[in-house]
Amino acid sequence: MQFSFRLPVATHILLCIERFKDEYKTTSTFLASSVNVNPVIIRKTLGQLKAAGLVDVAAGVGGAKLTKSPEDITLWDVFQAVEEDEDLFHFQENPNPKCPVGRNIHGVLGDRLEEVRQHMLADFKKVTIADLLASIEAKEAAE
Amino acid sequence: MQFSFRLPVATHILLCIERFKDEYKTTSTFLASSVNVNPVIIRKTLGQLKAAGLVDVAAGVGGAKLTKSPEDITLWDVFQAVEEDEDLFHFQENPNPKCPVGRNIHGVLGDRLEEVRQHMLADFKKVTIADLLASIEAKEAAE
DNA sequence: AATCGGTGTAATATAATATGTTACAACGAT
DNA sequence: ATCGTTGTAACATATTATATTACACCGATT
Repeated sequence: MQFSFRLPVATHILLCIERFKDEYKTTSTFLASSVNVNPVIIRKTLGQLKAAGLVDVAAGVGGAKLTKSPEDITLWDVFQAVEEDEDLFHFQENPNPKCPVGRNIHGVLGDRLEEVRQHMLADFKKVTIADLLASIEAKEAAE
Repeated sequence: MQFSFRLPVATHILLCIERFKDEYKTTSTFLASSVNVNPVIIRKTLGQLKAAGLVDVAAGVGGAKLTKSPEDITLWDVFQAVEEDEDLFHFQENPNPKCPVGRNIHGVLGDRLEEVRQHMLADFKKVTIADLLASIEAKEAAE
């Protein structure tokens, strides 16, 4: 069981926009060729990033730009942009209310799992697009 | 995007086995009626818990028992028993190797996400079946 | 040794979700 | 007007999770 690849794809997009901002027009087709997915997937993801205020997309002429500096965009921003803000785990919706475990598990276990989720979100806040780009450029330099 | 409800279901099963060990024979049908899923789902999950060494299931006569005390079973044990030990997120398998972002993102972002996952697993280790049962019994007492 | 409730597991069905693809209207610069 | 591009709908496909039926096998009990 895994999360979809929307977070990795969205992160990839942001990294490419920043990395290539002075060299190329970062259109959905350009980005699609780096990520290796269909351009429509890029456009949908870009739409989510735009709705979250992380990028501007130029209608007509094409191309996307970050609206903030890469130090100010974290994986938390990206995750919130592309994933639903919901529980980490599904719960069985109708456990037996006549059973003390059945009628209380959602409250009891749900609380613990929500804490885990909040820790995960806090971890996401620690990683910025600038961090990732620096790591990538370090690898590039080492090639 | 969410995890399946295997962790909640497996946890529910363990809690019921412990909570009702002196009152009922905890068969798959009994457990199924508390969780409200098909008994076959219970048997499959019980099989995973058995393979992980958390429960004994009596073939023939029926019923399940914990192999350890509830203080010594954590959500980490349960999670490992019922979920694959894999990355938290999918990565696009074939990003463009000619793009510096494409050929390095898996390494760079994957490392960060693996740290997040390890934190999540560490959080799971902090919660025991005994903790959860105590919370449930506290709620029962307050009813 | 026959019965009975139960487990383990295969086979199949159904539903939900993610992703891929085609198509096309609308946009804005030239 | 044209051109490359975006936004989005519609549909196809793949994967995964869950539900359900069926049945061989098990082990205690009689």
